[in-house]
Amino acid sequence: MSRKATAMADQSITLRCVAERAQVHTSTVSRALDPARRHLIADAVVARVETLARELGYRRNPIAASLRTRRSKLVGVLVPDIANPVFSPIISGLGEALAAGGYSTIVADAGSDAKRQKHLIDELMSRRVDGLVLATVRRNDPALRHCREAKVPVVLVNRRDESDRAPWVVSDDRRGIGLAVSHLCSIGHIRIGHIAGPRHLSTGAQRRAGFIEAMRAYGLPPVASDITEAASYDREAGEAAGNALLDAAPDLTAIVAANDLLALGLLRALKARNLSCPAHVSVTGHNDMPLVDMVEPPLTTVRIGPRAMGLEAGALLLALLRGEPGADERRVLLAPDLVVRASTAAPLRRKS
Amino acid sequence: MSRKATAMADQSITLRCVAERAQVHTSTVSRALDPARRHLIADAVVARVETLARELGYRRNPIAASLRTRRSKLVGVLVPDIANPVFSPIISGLGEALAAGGYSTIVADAGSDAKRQKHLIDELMSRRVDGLVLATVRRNDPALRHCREAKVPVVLVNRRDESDRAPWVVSDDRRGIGLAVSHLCSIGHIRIGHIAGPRHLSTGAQRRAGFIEAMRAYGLPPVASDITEAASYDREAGEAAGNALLDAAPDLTAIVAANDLLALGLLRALKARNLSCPAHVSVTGHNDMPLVDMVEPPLTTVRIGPRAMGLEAGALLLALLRGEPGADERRVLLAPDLVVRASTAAPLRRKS
DNA sequence: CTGAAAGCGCTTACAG
DNA sequence: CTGAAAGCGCTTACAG
Repeated sequence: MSRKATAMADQSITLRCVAERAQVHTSTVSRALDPARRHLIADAVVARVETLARELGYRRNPIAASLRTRRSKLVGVLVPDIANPVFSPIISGLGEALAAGGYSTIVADAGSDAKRQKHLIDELMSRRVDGLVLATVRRNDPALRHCREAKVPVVLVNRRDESDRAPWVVSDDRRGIGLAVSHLCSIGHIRIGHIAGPRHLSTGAQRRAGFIEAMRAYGLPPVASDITEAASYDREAGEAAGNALLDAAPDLTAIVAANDLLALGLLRALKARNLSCPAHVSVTGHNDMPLVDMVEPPLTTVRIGPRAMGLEAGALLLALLRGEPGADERRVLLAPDLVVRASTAAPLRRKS
Repeated sequence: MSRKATAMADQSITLRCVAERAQVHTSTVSRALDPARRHLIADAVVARVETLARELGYRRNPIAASLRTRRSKLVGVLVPDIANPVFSPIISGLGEALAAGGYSTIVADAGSDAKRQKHLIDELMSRRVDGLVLATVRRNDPALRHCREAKVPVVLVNRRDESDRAPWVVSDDRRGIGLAVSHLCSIGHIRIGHIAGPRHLSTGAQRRAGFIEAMRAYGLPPVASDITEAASYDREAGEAAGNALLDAAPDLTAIVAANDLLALGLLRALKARNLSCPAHVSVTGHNDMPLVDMVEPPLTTVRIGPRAMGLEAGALLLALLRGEPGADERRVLLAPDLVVRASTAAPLRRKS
């Protein structure tokens, strides 16, 4: 009998069914089944209710609970491009961390259009998400004000905004680029350029700043023509920016790209000019995305921990949702590593 | 006044607020705001209600609606590995198609452990998802029976199960591998091997069958030692299987891998043996995942349309959810393309 | 320690 | 064409 009931795991078993069988009031069942309120109920009753609930295959209906408690146990996640391999491990880490707190995540692929982003945030809000994780923010993003006004807890991941209105978890972008510059200097480069990411994104701005900072520290302050900004983080933009940079500063022996896709585009630009990497120009990327160890030449790059970033951001949002004091002031900077591969080498000796 | 209200877009505006302002009953507002039931209401009333709703920034509470209608407008998606770039565009397509029907998706990263998969399916069911998309199924998967018993509409994507218990959308795996074999034969190969995917997955089994079928059609029936099965779809397994295959059949001039990651592992095995690709051994992959055009040598591979696959699967689930007749019998086979790059070339002339 | 009651915000037969 | 009422399945003050 009870076997059969268990096997069915019927969705239509309600609290009331359990209460009737247990000969107690539904409110008692509700308490007995809630770890946080279980202590209010006599042990014997808790035991009886639990057994019965298991036998009947009871599963509480989170929708009904949500309506009553006004909490959905749902978190919305906005990413600029779900197909970009950098975001998958972030999403995965986020999901894992939040699941530990009983939250499910709804991921929305937002693209880079501000209107669409706002629309999706509104959608998620009307779904009554309890919190939001944004991997989409620009340095000055109105969406953030929108969230704050609606009093929805938000954490930013990978990118942060300038006004620092919300907690974030990002990789230390300045330091990452600093590692690349140090490496290049240490093997003898003194003419190093930079393909910057879009300046409206914190990653673009921070990495550019990190580049300038590190170069200065080595006594090699870059001039304007040593830096070209890519229009977006993709190979095509990297190729275009690479061409522009190679034209503007033909004597560079090394180029630090703001991310791997830009570096890959640059590699293509070099090939088209019959310049070899690393013999003529050393190249570094950022992110260590999948497969950049197998391109030709294998890419020297800054490794970030996107999964750890997601886990950390999820934990931070959990703290925020629990109302932990100070959570709203937390800012997490993750330390990146440099992975040296074959796209960097000592510069060729000058002929003169 | 109304400006201000609009700007606030307050979450706590309920149907009742609108009804009171409009001087009608809540049920009337409910009808007026539902496109499907709007025709029951006088045009003037509809107009008044709509205006008021907009002014007040009313957004219906889907949780309350769900409780009443017993439909959550949520779809669960199970993928084996969210970080695998093949699945991102599938997820993206799925999300887009389902959003068009008013559904949000909850994506769960399930791994390949059957217990965890069942657990996650139960989780999603207790969230009362209206339907499920599985990208995880093995050829004989008990999870599927579980879903059917619970009467949750399911569609399979990318992989299908053997018993054909649920609608699916997959790439034509046999045909895809057939394209690779044809290409290799057309450029002169007659000793072709296969690194198969795991046989408990339809992709592994179908591609293997496609390989055997195509080889037979060319009068080159493979022997057992021409095929090695990889333990899983990753580079390490590809390298191991590649080594085994090269040992077992050293005279192969071309190898068809069941997916790109396996092909990449094989490339590594070749390099370790100082065999060059394509000079000594031509290699083909499957999926055309991002960046395989930039590895060395750029990979000839079978291109599938993972985004289209997701869109199609989403549309199919929508049809199922709408109860469209015949939807449950639909099976969609998408035609793949071959992308020829530099990892395949005519075989070297035999010395003898 | 337990119960009775109210109510979260909708939708939908049922009347009229 | 519109209203009044019931109810989806929970949780939580309020009593006792």
